Amino acid sequence: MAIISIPKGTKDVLPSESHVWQYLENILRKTASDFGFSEIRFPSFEHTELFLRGVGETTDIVTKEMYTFEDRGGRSITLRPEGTASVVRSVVENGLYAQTLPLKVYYIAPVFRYEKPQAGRLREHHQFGVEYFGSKSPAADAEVIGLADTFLKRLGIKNIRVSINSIGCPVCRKEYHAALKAYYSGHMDELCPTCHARFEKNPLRLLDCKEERCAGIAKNAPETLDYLCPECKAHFEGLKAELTALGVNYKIDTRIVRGLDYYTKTVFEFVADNIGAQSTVCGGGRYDRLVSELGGPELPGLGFGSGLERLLMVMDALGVEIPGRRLPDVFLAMAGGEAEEYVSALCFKLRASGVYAERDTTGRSLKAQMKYADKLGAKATLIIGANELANNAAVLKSMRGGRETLAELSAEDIAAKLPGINGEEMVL
RNA sequence: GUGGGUGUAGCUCAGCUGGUUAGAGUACCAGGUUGUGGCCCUGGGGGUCAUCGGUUCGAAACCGAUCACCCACCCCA
Repeated sequence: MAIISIPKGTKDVLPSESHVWQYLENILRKTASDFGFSEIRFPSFEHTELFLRGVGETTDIVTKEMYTFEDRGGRSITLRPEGTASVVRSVVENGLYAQTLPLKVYYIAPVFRYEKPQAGRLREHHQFGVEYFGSKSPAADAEVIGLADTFLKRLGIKNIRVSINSIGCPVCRKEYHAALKAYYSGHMDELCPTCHARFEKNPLRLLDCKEERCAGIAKNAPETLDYLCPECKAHFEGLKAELTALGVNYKIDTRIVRGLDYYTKTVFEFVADNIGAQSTVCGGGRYDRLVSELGGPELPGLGFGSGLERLLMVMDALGVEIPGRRLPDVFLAMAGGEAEEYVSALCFKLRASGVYAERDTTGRSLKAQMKYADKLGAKATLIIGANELANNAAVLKSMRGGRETLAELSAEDIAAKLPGINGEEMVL
């Protein structure tokens, strides 16, 4: 029979590597919790309409990357391509805006986009995201950026700095767009083909082109920051002051534009320099109109998304040390068939009491059991045969230094003697 | 969607300009005496040489198509 392989752009997390994910997720959860964010969970699919309205009908995500299908009841369903729309939907639907504000939530969830895979880009990837609702203050922006800065440092990702920008509110953005178009219309014949498309579709993206000629033109293009209305300007100044107060190192990058329609005012990105072309490791911003656009009240919000796969790539490239997986505290080897059931029972008791005990169930010889114990990384072994059963005692042997001690054949005595023989505190 | 690269054991890869039973390292299993791991030694299992078609007396090697993976563009996390 031919094997059935994994769908394009998806990945298994194998048993030998899942502890790395757990390590990462624990740090993310702890950091979110330290900053006062509670977890929110929501379904993997939503009504397609949510993303059309939430993410924006003209965005790449909506126009060519969604996993959309009709369910058996004739409803148009979409696998979530990002988390924010779902969170906002839940906030509106459950009336969370009526509770004590601000509302601070986080999630760790898979998201789905029909992409062509490459380094750092998958069809299913996992995002850690936070959303902060109910504050217009730049102090909230700084809190969110500060949280991102903190979890990156805790993961051992130093030397990464947030880039911030403001794309203004609908009022000042309209003016800026006009200025941008006016500037670029004078350079149309010098632009690359994709930029011609951008000029019509999404002029902000013109600033982002990597073509040498386009980049040169972008250099002298008008900057969003010069077109901000007084309110947006004050917000941006406030954010800079807050970040400075927190000691968060930032730089201003006027070419940051995000691909989702809902952003207003603050946008930011943390970009890695060692994982290839897809290098944004965390990106987000403020979305003051999204809640009302999804049928809720006027409720300001902001947040970010961060790709776990990319975080792991950066950590790997940096050689960040990650604690290994748990190793057996003791391996119970048996000599001769008499001990079979006794070993089963003892192993079970040890496990039930919180000791990681292991044994062989495949009929290995004693020697092979010892090799197996070594392969598993067991910290100690106990060999049980007819003699041991008769004496109700067995030798407990360290697999590290080879030290030996006599232990009574009881889960209590073995558990009590393991820390000594292992030369370290047991992890229970 | 566009472009480039690669496809030989579970994993990492050798296989020179086409030549007969396709290799190494590693991993796995078993032995190196009778109840003991790590090192070393010996042996063993495991491959439709991505798939299909073509050239040839002969193809893992050459040609074509397809598929998969990787990388880049686009866009994003």
